Amino acid sequence: MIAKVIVDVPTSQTDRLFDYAVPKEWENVIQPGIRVVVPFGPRKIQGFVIDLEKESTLNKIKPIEDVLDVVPVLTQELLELGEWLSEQTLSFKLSAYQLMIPAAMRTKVKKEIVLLTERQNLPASLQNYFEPGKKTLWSDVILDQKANLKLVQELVREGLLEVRYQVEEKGHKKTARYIKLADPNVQLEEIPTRAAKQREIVDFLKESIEPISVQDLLKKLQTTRQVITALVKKGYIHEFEKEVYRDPLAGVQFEQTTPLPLTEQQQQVIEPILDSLVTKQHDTFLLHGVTGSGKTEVYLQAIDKALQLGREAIVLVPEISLTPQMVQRFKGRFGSKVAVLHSGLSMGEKYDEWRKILRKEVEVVVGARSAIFAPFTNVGIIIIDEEHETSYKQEENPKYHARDVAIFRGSYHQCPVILGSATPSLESYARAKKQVYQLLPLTTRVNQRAMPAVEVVDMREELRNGNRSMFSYTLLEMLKDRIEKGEQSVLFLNRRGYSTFVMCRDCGYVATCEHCDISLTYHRTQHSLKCHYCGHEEKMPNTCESCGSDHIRFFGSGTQKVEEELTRVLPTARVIRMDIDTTRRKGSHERLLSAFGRGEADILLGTQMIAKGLDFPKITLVGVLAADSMLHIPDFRSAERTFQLMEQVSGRAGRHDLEGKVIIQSYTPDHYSIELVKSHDYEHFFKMEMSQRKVALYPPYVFMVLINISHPELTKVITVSEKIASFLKREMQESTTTILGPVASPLARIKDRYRYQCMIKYRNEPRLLETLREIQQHFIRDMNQGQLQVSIDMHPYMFT
DNA sequence: AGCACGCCGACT
DNA sequence: GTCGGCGTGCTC
Repeated sequence: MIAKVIVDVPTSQTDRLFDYAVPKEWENVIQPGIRVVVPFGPRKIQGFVIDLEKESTLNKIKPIEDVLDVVPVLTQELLELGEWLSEQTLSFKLSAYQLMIPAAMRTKVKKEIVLLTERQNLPASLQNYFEPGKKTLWSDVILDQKANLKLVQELVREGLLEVRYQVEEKGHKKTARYIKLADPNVQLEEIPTRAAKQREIVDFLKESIEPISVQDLLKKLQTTRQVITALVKKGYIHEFEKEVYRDPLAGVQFEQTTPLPLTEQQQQVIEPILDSLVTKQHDTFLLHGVTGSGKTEVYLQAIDKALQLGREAIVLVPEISLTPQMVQRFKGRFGSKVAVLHSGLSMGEKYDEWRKILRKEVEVVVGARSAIFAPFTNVGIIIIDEEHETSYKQEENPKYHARDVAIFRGSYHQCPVILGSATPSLESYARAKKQVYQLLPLTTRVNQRAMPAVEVVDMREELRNGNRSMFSYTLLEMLKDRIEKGEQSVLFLNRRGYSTFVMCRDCGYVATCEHCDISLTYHRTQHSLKCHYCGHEEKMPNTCESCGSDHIRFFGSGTQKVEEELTRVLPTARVIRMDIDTTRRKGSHERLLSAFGRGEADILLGTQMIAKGLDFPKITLVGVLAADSMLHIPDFRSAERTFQLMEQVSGRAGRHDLEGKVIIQSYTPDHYSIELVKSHDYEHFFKMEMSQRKVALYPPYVFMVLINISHPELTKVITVSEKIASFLKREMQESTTTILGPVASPLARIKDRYRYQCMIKYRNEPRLLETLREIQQHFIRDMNQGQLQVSIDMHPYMFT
């Protein structure tokens, strides 16, 4: 029996199956999806068993050395999915499989030197590195003193030393000491009356069914370790190690909720979903529901049905909206059947949540993008909430989109996939219109409240009227009004595309990074200038580097600056600021939000992170300070993003009894992406935007591929880019496919590397993946030893 | 990725 | 003559 193995070496040369002999004793143990340790060249590494076969075509086959899992960590489905994913994203199979297991299970290989003789037999210079009973790390010996390498090599040859490779997982299972009665029928009378505490413990253990950890017992019975030790010594109880889960939500109480009665509309949209659940049909639904229309309740009841049918559910939520409020709703309905996976958890916590899924201890997983790979085997429903969110696309290799993976899995399990959004992506909505997805509209809010009134303020007009501050008269008046009434306001500053750069007022010189073609950002806390791309940091200059003038000013407005301005114009206002700076510490996000929820501030000022999930009854005003900052980013989706964001932010106001109002400040108030927020008219926006996309030939009218080429030398980048572009032009169908470029990337240099890009727009190109593989293959050499990077992004979202 | 093999320059 | 630089190619 031989095993086909993908080894843990992420290079294109090793991106294929390797054959290993399965030792006789392990023939029933080793199955596809299990991780093993295999010899690879002179070392040992981890590998995934993909397949088993009777025999190999090769004659020199090494045996599998060790087995890392008892149960396969990748199901047959996930093995197939990984194969498909690596094909679709042009990445290594290994990288696809590594996506599917928690980081804690990835292994590192330790290289150690073992002493096979007495220390005295070694040359004096090496003796100090070896201590009896201790392991010696290769790196300790060699990195210390370069000359050691030769010495060690010789000693290995002579048989005095040996080099060993130790494959270790990064994470560990957490264990705790547990105790149980040695004999469950033990008589209490056997224990002397004077040993009151011992009796108490035995009595307690007799009553309890589950074993209890030593820690918990000590706390519960208010006693000490000695008592237990005594009982163990006498043989009444046994002590043992038991694996425990790290519970990120320990101590949090979840209020049990029951299904709410559905509105007529909700009833209408849930029926087709339940239908395809029951008949085991793979349908993709686009649930288009305005904010507050009760999408989540539809999800919950659909999941409930799936669980009743004995099947599992995967729910994806964008990282930033994976707030305690959201988790609460799922935990509240399904209790301990839910596993939660997001980046806020420690590596160990993620590991534990993941193993709950593998062991079938949960039936629902709620998580960010990578939760789509949850190792369930009987998936009944997959839900992607806020499906338009760009965070569902991974920007690193493998550059996959969770939506595509969801549909793969939905088709595998013949189950429904629900994409939910108030502002669907153009791609999804277009597919729904073409009946590829089934459109399910929810047009009214559950509580029958109207959507908040939106007023767009023309900031050019304000300027003409002599208002040079960042707050319009209207917004300022409204803010004052809310403070007087004791109601709350949210101020939203979209900083993407904007930053606080530094410019000389005399000569116009802008401080830029010396390694990247981008302006430096001023950081007030350290009074320094930082580059957002490479992390380069320099002191804030006092005079202009170019002309020596001391008229240096900060431009752009960060939240800090808005906050200062706010306290100047509204001195009585209590403001909570939420941005990367104030939420860096773990848990501070929740702390600030709950403080605001308790009414400890009048105004919540923040960036993107407050656009989602915020739901407090006293918020009656939402202000957007610079609506068009996103609109001018050179990206064909900028209008779509602007509309989505404005709608999202508007949804924060007046969700409960009090009526809400939204003020949007803009320098381009007539642009349809801003104008149409007033009427909350998605359909209209869709039509407008689609006609733009049609003219300029952008998705959903075409598919796109972005090829990014970078190298420290500009000439090299240009020659490679041109080669790629002309190759593509030769290979692709001229009539329906367009090759754009090569052109310099919007960010033409990052970390001293010049960047060029080529773009492919196509409708139907059967040979596309094959051709792209050829390009990858062709430049392998330059990529391995040279500094060349060629990255290919199918269906890109980021064009920098 | 690592590591060995192998072919050219500067040294005890 | 050798030591060691890193280009090339292989790992079941």
